[in-house]
Amino acid sequence: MSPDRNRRPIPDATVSRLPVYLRILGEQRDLGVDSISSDRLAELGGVNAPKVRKDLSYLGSYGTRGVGYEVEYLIFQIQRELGLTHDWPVVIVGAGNLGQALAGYGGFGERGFPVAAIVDVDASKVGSVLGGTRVRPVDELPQIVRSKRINIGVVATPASAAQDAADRLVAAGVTSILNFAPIVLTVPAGIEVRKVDLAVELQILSYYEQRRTGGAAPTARARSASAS
Amino acid sequence: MSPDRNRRPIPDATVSRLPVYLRILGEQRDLGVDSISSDRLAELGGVNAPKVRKDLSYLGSYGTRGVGYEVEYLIFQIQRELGLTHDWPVVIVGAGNLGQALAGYGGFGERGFPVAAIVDVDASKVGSVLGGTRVRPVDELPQIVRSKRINIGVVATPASAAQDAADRLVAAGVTSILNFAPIVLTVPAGIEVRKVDLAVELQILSYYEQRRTGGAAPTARARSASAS
DNA sequence: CGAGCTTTGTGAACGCGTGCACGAGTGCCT
DNA sequence: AGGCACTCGTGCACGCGTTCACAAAGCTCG
Repeated sequence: MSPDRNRRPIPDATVSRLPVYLRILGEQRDLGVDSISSDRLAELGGVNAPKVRKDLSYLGSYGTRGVGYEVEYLIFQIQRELGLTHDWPVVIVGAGNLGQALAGYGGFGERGFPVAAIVDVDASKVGSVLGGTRVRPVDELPQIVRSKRINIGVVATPASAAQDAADRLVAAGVTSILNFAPIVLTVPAGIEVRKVDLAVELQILSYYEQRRTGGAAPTARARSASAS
Repeated sequence: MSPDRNRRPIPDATVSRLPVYLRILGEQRDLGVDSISSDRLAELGGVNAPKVRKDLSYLGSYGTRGVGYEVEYLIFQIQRELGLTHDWPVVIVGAGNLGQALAGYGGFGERGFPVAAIVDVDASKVGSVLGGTRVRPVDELPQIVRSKRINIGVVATPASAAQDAADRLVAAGVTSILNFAPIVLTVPAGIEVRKVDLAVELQILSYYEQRRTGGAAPTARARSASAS
C-alpha cells in the first residue's frame, strides 16, 4: 500500500460521484451485504451501471467478474483515494445563522469532518457554545489552524465579510475552503475553493418550474391575495 | 399553451450560471452601474468572457455592440427567463438543526423564496417558532401547499425520513424538491429534484487535499505537514 | 472438467459544453 | 463625415464525459 504508486488524475465528474458510492456502500455494509454488483450500486446511486464501472475502474480493478465488488474492500479503496482514512478537522468562520446550523448539524462529524473550532469577528458572539464548540475570536485563527492542523475552512459569513474571512483563512494556513457566501472568492493559486449557494439551487428549480407552467404565477401578487 | 415551443431549451450548464450573473448585476445596479461588458461580468463571476456572451445569447440579443449590456434590462430578462419575476414560496419539511437554520437564514426570502411554512412529524417540535414561522404538523401539508400555492418543497430531514418527506410533498402537489438529505430520492416522472449534500462537498475537497499532500495525515499519526 | 450464465473492464463512438477567433454593429473623436 | 476603438454575437474546433457494446474472466452445476 505504498502511496508512491503514481495516481493518474481522476476526472472531476468521477470524484464528485465517489462520495455517493461510498455512502451507499457504507449503508449496504451495515445491512450485512458483503458483495455488490455495479448494477445494484447504480440503482441505489441514481446513475447507470456502465458509469459506475468506469468510475470505479479509475481506482483500479477491484471487482471480480461474474460476482461484483467486495463491499468492505471497495469502501477502503474509495476512502483511500478520497483521503478519508483519517479525520479532517474543519474550522467554521462566522457564527451567524448558517454557522450555527453547520456546527449543530451532526452530518459533518459523522462523515469525518469534525468541527474543531468556530470563530467570529463579532465579540458579542464569542464565548457562546454551538454544538459543543465554543465560539472564539477570529484573531485566534492562526493558532487554531496550526495547533489543530486544520486544512479545511468553511466560510459561513454574510457576503460582505466573506472575502475577508477567506483571506484570514488563507493567511492562517488553510489550503481548502468551502464557501457558503454568494460571492466568488479571490484566493492565491493552489488554494482549492468550492462554493455552495443555496439560493442558486432554488433559482435553478424555479427555471424548470417556469418552463413547465409557461410562466403562470403561483402567488402572483396581481391576482390572488397572498397575505402575511 | 405549449411551454416548450416558444423557447428553445437553455443548456443546463448555462441555467446554473444565470443566477450568478443575476446576483452580480443586482450588486452593480445598487452601486449605480447602468452598463456592463461581458469582460467585467466574467471577471466578477469567475468565468471567462466568451462563456458569458454565449450564455446571455441564449436569452436573445440584449447587448449593444461597442457598449455592453444595460444592467437593468438584463436583470429583467434573466429574471423573466428564470421565472423570478414573482416570489416562489417554499415549504420546509423537517424542523431539525438544518430545517431551523434554513428557516432562520434570511437568504431564501431575500432572493425571492420566502419560507411559507415549516412542517415536522415530531409533535414535540410543532408549535415552536422558527424565523417568524410556526412549525406545523406534517399532516397539514396538503392544505398548506394548496392554500399558499406552493410549488417547491425543501427536504431537511434525516436520511431515514427523507423519502417519506418527498412522498408527502409530491402527494400534496409540490412539483420541485430541493433535497438536503444524503440519499437519492425516488419520485414520479415530471417532478424536478435537486440535491445538495454538504458532506459531499467536503469529501471532494478532501480528495484534492489528499492528492496535494500525498496522503499525509493532518491530525492522526501525521508527520510534519507541508508548510509551504 | 467443460458449458453456460453472470459481471467486470475498457476501447470506441457520440454528444455536450467550452474556448477561440473573427465578423458585425455601435459610439466617439477628429 | 469618416475613421477608429470597442464589444457583442456566433460559427467552429477541441476536449471531456457519457454511453454502448463486447471481450475477458470467474462462478456454478451437472
